[in-house]
Amino acid sequence: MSQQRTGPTDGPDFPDLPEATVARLPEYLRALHHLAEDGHDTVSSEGLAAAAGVNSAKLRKDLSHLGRTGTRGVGYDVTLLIDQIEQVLGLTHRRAVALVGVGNLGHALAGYAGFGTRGFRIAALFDADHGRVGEHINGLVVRHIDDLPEVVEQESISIAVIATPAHAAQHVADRLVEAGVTSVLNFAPCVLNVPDGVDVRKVDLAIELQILSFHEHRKSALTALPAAVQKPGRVGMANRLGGEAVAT
Amino acid sequence: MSQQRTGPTDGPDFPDLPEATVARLPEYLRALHHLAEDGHDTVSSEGLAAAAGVNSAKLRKDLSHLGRTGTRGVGYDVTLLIDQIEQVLGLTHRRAVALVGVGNLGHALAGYAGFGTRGFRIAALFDADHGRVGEHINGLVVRHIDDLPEVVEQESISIAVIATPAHAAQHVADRLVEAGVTSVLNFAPCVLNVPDGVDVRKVDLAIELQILSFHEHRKSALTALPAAVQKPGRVGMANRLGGEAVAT
DNA sequence: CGCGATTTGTGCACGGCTTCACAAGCGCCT
DNA sequence: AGGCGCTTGTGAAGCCGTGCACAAATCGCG
Repeated sequence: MSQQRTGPTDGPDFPDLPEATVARLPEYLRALHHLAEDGHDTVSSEGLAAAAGVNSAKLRKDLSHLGRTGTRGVGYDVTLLIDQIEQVLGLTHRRAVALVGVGNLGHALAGYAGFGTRGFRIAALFDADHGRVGEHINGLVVRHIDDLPEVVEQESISIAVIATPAHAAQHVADRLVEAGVTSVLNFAPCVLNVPDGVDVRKVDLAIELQILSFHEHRKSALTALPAAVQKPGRVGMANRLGGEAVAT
Repeated sequence: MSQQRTGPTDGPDFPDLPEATVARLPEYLRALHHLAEDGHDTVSSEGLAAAAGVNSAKLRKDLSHLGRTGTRGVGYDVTLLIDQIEQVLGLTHRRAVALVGVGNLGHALAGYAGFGTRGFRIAALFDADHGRVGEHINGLVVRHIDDLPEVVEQESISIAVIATPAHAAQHVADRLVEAGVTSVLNFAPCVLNVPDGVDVRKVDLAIELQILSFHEHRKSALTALPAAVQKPGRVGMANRLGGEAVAT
């Protein structure tokens, strides 16, 4: 419960956004950075929606939750919108992240440049295996998990990534919570039980593949079934009125 | 009872599972395997729901889409349910997966044991860098991406994982589709354009962290001050959790 | 200075998903 | 054998998210 410093300028003023909107804002942010690099200073909702892979009306509704952001007849100011989204997402400062589990996947995550360029800083690496403690990875030294409380306090870490085997993940999560971490990104294939107030997001590679497998299964079943299903379409349910053919 | 059912009987087999259900079935499957290892032969919806981290009513409705699966008063037969879910997900045979991009993350994925134990087999590794072609990883040799069509055909690959840098991902996706791949799991932080009939799922580590960052930001704002919202009410829409009772 | 082209912001309707609550079914115990 | 407790399966209601369609707003230009 260490009270973080509350900056004077970055006040706690933002509406409560729909969860679906929050999940899409990072995608908009990435697309906006890309547009900014290409020299665009403004972008229309249509253009940004295409770059982010969503419907333009959805994008406008999402952005409308942030307050007045666009200019009618013109579009959105790219840099201004970047600032607004980053502020809403709490990316005004580089957040420190702890990574627990320096195995196969943990190694890769520790070396992943995408963290550093998108608002995060891997501040510490942990492992339970004393044989790995002391190893240097990407300029960081692996510490033992017993040092969690000390390092979390010292580095003001509130987010942690779990990349341990499944059987260790719950134990690690308990110790993380105990040390003061309040957000966890879990790569272990298991359900984590955490107290209220702690957020957990899960990434399970096998689950993603199994979902794809279902669709593969369905697709192959369709080609075996009735006549005239050779058309590859019929996946989206977006267009009910406009029978618009896909341009190729 | 003669209640209204879903009138139009356009259900050949079970092609129409709700997408949300499909996304949860793998989690149930994993929990069931865990229960089976622990010696359980039956499980109640309450128990399985707890193991999978969902609501029990939701779980029952999900499973009801698979047909008669449980026994009232008893619960679900674990092994039977495993078989049914695996069949629906198309996991009756081990699906061959291609992995493109043997960099930092690709290396880790190639060595991830979770694929092998949960219905998949990494059948081929690819990279565009000739310096990496020929390298042996986990018993597989890295091949050049030009060999895609040949290997995809030979190994009957329909699912591919993209673990390349973002700037190469679209090109790789195009070549995968061209070679006959119809499902893609994309780890590159970019939007992929693919024709109809091809499924894409995306995993972006930075986006997951940014979503957590938002909630961290919100939490710290809540603990910062319980009263005295200094900004004038520029709230656009309904603020149903009435924080407006601030009288000073 | 006003008009038209353009684009945002949003009201509205629709469909999907979630949750509650309960009847129907099943096995066990007396 | 029959009732009783337990659990599934599911109607029904509410909520959330999506996408259409259009009014409001802004800029550029004649």
